[in-house]
Amino acid sequence: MRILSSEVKDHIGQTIHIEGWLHKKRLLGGLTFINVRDRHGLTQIVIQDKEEVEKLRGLQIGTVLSVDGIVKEEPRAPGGAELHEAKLTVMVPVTEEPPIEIDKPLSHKPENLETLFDYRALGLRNLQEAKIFKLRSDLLRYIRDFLYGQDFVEINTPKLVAGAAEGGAEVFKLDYFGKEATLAQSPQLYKQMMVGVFERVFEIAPAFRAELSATTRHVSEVTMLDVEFGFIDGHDDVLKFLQDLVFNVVSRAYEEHAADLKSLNAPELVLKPEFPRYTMKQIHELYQQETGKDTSKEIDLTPDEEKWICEYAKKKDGCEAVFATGLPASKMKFYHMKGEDDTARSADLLFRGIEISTVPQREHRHENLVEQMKAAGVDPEAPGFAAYVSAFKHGLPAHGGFGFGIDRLTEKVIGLSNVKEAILFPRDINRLAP
RNA sequence: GGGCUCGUAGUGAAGUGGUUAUCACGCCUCCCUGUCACGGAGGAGAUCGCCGGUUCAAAUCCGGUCGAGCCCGCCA
Repeated sequence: MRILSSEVKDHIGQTIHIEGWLHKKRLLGGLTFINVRDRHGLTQIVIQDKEEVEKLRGLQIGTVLSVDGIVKEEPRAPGGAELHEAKLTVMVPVTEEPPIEIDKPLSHKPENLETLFDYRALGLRNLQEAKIFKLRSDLLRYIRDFLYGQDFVEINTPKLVAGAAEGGAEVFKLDYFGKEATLAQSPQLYKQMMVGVFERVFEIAPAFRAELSATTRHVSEVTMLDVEFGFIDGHDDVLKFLQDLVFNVVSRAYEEHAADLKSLNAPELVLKPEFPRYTMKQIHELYQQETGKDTSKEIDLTPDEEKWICEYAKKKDGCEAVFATGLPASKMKFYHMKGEDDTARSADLLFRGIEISTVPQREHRHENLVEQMKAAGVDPEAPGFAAYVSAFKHGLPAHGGFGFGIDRLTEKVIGLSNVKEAILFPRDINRLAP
């Protein structure tokens, strides 16, 4: 029976069988150490028999091995135990040397990211690199735990959609049996329709953005968490819900991944259960006071303001997540609800200098919605919208929700400097493979 | 789309006009019984992104081209 690296120490004195990849050889003459990697980590094996060592001659890191040996308690060994009197069996020999190293730190400097992504399949065998994606996996699990705990239903909506989009980002167009289709930039319309069925829904899925952006925070395929729920008592309910979700998920990540986050040089977490709120106008004014730069004519926050307000809230409020409220009505989509004073009932959630979510209340009143659609130049009767509008015609309660960037969340929780580092196989304006 | 910057062994870097292009990691050979980013000795590996120009001489200067990065805009 195969024993995993994490279980070796539970079998002291027993002969066990392990399987994995040759991760490292250290030949010290009469004594050889090898590390075998499996899904839980490394097992150290001590070999004294020259014939066993010879089996590895000419074989490179990545060779798939099975090893039978006796577990010895050994304080000098990592994890306190190692395998002795090992018999090696080569299951998949590898003679090609790896193009990048898997037991040394890999460069994450911006100019070297291309190498990192080109050799992703091998680079992630580096235990340090893999930690990023184990953490990402757990972030998704924590999010699901939280939402299932709040009685949500997980849904899947189409990513191939009719030409008409809900506005905002540029879309990818493609041929669909002779008709034009687009890749979904968001499940917005579908999740709202499902509020009329399940009240509370969420989806974790890719969204496609054809923006010609080349920055450290943009990619053309993003993984979005989309949440939507009904019977809310005002916009504040939605903000509080997102606040609870983020506080719960990020705090849990820092508890359960403390050692990994430290080894990845993640910053200390400065978070409170109540996130500070600032209006866009306040942020523009505070920023001008501090930097002298007048941004009051900007519709949105500038990238520098996003960084600045997070630093400001971290110092002043002891919280590095902050809501920017009072988004101008000119930035409003037709499905958002109007607020007071030329604003939308919408807010941005900023975390560690970047926008990770937009959190609006929706316009759920059928007549108001149709009016707003017409004002935005969207035909409520068009094939892409008729089903959507009918859900409202037949009764949708007050509701709200948010789109939430999983890639940016992972990036910022770890403190990476480029969103692509948090994506297995990133897609941007220059990259379509691997 | 606009601006700026960068392309040198498999990987990461040094080299700003002058003999054989330097270093680290990795790889190969040998030595080494407690390594864990092991150590030591030796070796192989580069038409310096590509094309053209200036010059007695170009990795180095100039022009073009291809590729990449960062910022802005757009966007989430």
